[in-house]
Amino acid sequence: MNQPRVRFAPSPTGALHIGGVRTALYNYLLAKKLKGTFVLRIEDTDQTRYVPGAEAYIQASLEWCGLIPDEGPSYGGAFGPYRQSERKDIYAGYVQQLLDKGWAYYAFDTAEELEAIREAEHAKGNQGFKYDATVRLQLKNSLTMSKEAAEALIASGHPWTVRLKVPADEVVVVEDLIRGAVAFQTNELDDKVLLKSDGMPTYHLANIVDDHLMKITHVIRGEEWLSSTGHHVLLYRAFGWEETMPAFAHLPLILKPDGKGKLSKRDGKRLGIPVFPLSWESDNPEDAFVGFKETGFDPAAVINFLALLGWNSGTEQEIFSLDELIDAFSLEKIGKSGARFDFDKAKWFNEQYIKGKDNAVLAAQLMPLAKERSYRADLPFLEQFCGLMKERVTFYQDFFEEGYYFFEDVHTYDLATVQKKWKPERRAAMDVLRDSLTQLPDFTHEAIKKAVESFMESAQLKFGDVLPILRIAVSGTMKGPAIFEMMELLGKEEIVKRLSAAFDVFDQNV
RNA sequence: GGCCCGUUCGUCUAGGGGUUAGGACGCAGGAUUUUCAUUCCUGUAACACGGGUUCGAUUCCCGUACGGGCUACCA
Repeated sequence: MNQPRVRFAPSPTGALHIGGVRTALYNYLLAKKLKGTFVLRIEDTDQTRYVPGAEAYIQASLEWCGLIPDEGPSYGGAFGPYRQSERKDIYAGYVQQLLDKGWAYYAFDTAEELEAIREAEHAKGNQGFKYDATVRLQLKNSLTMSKEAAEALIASGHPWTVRLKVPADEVVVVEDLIRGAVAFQTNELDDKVLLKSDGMPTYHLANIVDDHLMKITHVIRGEEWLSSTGHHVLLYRAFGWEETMPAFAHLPLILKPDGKGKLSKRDGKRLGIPVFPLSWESDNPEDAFVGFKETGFDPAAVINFLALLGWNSGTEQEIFSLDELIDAFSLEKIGKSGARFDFDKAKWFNEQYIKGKDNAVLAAQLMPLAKERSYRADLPFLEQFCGLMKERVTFYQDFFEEGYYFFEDVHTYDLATVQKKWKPERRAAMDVLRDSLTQLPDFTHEAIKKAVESFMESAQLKFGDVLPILRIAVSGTMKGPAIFEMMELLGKEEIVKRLSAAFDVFDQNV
């Protein structure tokens, strides 16, 4: 009867931060674990902070990660609309309920007036002015004036808000699934604005109403919400919905890789690491940044990394597919303290995922990148190329950045090694080797190896004399896959061409 | 300032009244690979501090310190 329903409710005020992705992930995992529903709800009640494109970005990010909502603005569902800005009328009715029950009141103090009071109080040494039970009877609201006066003020067009009337001298206890019981003294809680003067609800009101209407059973959100959960419980009580109130779980935050505080967009720029799933374009270069995707991450690796940042299965398993995560997931295993963002670990996960992939799968994935660079877009070729490269790359881009010589001429030779290994007096012998390769009927790595070995014997040379030369002639560098296999993949014609060209270069540089 | 949350290797963490405090990343060394990388092995390194409770605390309690969050007509 109690169908689990879980929601991810971001605000479209910019790109979805990696911490937001993790919140979405945990929501998704719990929903799937409980065979429930994963809802995406867009909390766009602040018109001043709305950023065009942010909602699309959020959706694209979730989809890239494989966290597909079951319900949401563009996924349909029986509990819509899923954008709060489209639910304005719904909230109005609930605000009226609260007003009628005496749980809320009209407040006529403007934001400017309150700001002035705050400043004055601050000057007097009171750093924490709150609009609460101790001061509400001294302020301009429907509690301090007659019903007629209040109505007249509203009719006159004076701006007004609706505030929650927090009861005095009570204790509200939140049972957090991660932290246990957390108690709040109502005397510490302020009379939160529920309905703003522009007619939009605040987060607090919209959130409670929507979670109730959408039959949400579990609220999993960042720790920054823990302090307002006392208000939220009060709101459930005010509406008479305490029986069906969702369970709460407040997630620890993701912290900066260095220094203090939570991870921010700035850290990505400062440290040259991605902190968002996808790139974000902006006219202002200060606001633009590259994402995990564009850095060359596999989404499964990002998900795996994020899942283990603050959660663990209790086993020693580190690599988890999304399905395995669903299977192993439980809220109780989520840690309580903030987790530092560790980019080295993220890279390690990506390496594991790339290495673990089938060459054919990898080749298909790399195809678009190859085309982008106008590289040879030949699936069987790419497949073998992946087999040779996948154990030495971190990002998808590395395949082409480090293995460019599989697609174009060598542009840089490791001359330091050339100077050590290239003996001009052996040029004639090396030409003989090159020509002997031309004669090979099957240009396989076994045949090449055999040919090189017999050459070394007749020329009285050792591997150390010949292999580095071949390697640099073919790829320009001492790093890379097995030399004979590289030669086989590149083909006889190309190899002979490269050897001739390289030997000339070597002669000139010794 | 007030309220709330937290604190095990550099980092992510397991554990839990008596353990050689385990794993992973990173780092260092070695083996294999006549390159690089992979793989494998080894090493490095932690219970914030002070009081209790207890035969015994890293584990339970209380303080302190430190870190984090909130303290808006932002979410």
